[in-house]
Amino acid sequence: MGARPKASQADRVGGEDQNPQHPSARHRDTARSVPPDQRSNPKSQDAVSDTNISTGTLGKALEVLDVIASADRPMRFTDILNRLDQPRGTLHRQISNLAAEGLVTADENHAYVPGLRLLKLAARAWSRNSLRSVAAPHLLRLHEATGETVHLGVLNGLEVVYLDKVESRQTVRMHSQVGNASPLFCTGVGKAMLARLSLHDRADRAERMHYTRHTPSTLVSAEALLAEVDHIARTGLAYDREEHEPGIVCVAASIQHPEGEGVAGLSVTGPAYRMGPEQIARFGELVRETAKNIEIETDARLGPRHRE
Amino acid sequence: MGARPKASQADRVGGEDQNPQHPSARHRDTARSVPPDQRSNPKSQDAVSDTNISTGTLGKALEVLDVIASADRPMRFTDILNRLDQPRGTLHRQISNLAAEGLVTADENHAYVPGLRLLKLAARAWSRNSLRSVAAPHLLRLHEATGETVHLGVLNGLEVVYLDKVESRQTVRMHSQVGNASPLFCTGVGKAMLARLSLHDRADRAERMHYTRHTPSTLVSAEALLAEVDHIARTGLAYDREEHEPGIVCVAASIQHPEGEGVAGLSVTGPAYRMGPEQIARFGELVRETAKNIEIETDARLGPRHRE
DNA sequence: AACATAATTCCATTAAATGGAACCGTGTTT
DNA sequence: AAACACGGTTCCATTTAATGGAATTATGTT
Repeated sequence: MGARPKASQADRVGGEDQNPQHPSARHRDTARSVPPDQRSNPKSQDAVSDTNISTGTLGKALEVLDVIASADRPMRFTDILNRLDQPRGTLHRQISNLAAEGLVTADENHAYVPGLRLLKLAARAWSRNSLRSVAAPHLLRLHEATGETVHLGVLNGLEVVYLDKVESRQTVRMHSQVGNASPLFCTGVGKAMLARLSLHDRADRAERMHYTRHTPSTLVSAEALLAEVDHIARTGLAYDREEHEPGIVCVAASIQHPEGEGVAGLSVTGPAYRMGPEQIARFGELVRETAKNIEIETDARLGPRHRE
Repeated sequence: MGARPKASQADRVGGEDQNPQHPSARHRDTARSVPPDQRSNPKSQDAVSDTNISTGTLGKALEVLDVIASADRPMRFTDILNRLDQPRGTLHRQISNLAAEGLVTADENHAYVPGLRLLKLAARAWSRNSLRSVAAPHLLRLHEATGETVHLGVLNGLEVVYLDKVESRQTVRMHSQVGNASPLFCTGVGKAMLARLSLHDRADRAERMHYTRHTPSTLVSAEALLAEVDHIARTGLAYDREEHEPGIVCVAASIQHPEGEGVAGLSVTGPAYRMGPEQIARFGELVRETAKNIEIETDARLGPRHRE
């Protein structure tokens, strides 16, 4: 690769170094052996910042894709080049491959946008998501009972990724939420999910967040967040009191996936003027109840391999 | 990659083939079965300057991802192995990489499902799609004028991929259409889009389709399809008369992207009992009008790089 | 407990990605 | 209009990382 060793890409296993033990020690230390570089538990990794890890060529391709996808306008070749600091030839081939696979599309002339194949793949991911399909009728019922918007989200690193949404009126931004990610610290679902984690895990994540103030009431420190989450853990209900968007409030509860595979949550969201304290209290009970029901049903559907 | 001359450009545009006779196929010459999924490559007007059809490692990873995504249940390691006929070690690493990148997730134990990252990427692709964002208010107006479901789709190979949908009632399958793909020959949008292509291109695609009968009225031959498309090209309106789903009819019109970047279409769909001949005629005019307006607006927004 | 099957790891081999430099083509400047 | 500059594309020797067969370990079944 070349005369110019770039620290970023040089070593295979960047972050976590390879197993300190000798490779020949493969006998029976399996007790603690979560494979060194392939973490099967989602907690250790996250996110959005620099994602260069040891997934080789695939990881590099996705880095390029991320740049294209997370930009807010079509990117030209040189834009991407500047963003990634990579040799021209290499980047060109990577982009060509992404385009050939339909993951990106060349707009007009030489401007790249995320491609259709992503939509096709995501449609499958969405329709086959077991939590989502189990939850769907529950969400619908909850929406009918409350008349407000209902969200379903899952924990992903330091964010909540929304899996589904039920709202009354089709606005112009229709399914704008599905697949979108929001910070944990300023959303009801996010805080509810945090409350399901171990103390250590909560603190760990709280520490790694970037607290940007969205409204006057946003919690902007790990301490404030952890205190509130602690309270949520006891009551089972989380609130967003215009912490993410002015005028918008919500009540949320968490859902524990079976197998400890993940934590999810759901919420009822609406404008503050329609959701006063008494309304929130009422909705809160419904949310809690719905969450419980979804939990029970997923347990019944996915769980029963253990108790036979 | 290939130490091979790119001599044979003979292969057609379909974009497939991508199988440059792997040199490593001396041991097992398993003709790598390209899945029938015609991959991407929208434009592909005949003799494309056969630029690079081998996407190398990325392509192989996506092959694995496709298997996982297009299955209708979580796949275990061996399932994928049987489907792809690949060495264990290789497949294992590929899956591990996909999992490490979040493109697939290990369900329960060793069962893989498409991952959250796909949703996140697709959300960006969707929200930033220029046609979709331009069309959105038009679709909403059309829905309000007709009271029926409105679809927006784009041409992708032999399929229509739905970009958006506006419907009155939130059913349980809410955004089920977005990102989904349907055949061209049995959908209104599909036939409308075909009518925008050159005669040669129409015939080429019609020839490559697999005509599966969905209902008694499905067109099941290239001849029948081409005849109807020819008629559509003159009238500007396409119909689906219960050809895809019994009891469901639709009227559709096509939209030409600027720059010849692609062809799209939109439709009004509803149950046959609500959409009789006179209703369809009325809706048809609205659809045609809406398509025209979207076309004009995309032209205005995306086109004017030329006149400055 | 013994067996069968699935999943994972190892490592020499080799294909494939890399990246520097040369090459085109289009839009800008003088 | 000619010369230029810049963004994009192609080439090819070098080096990396993907490969795949076999051995090893985990998991589930009789």
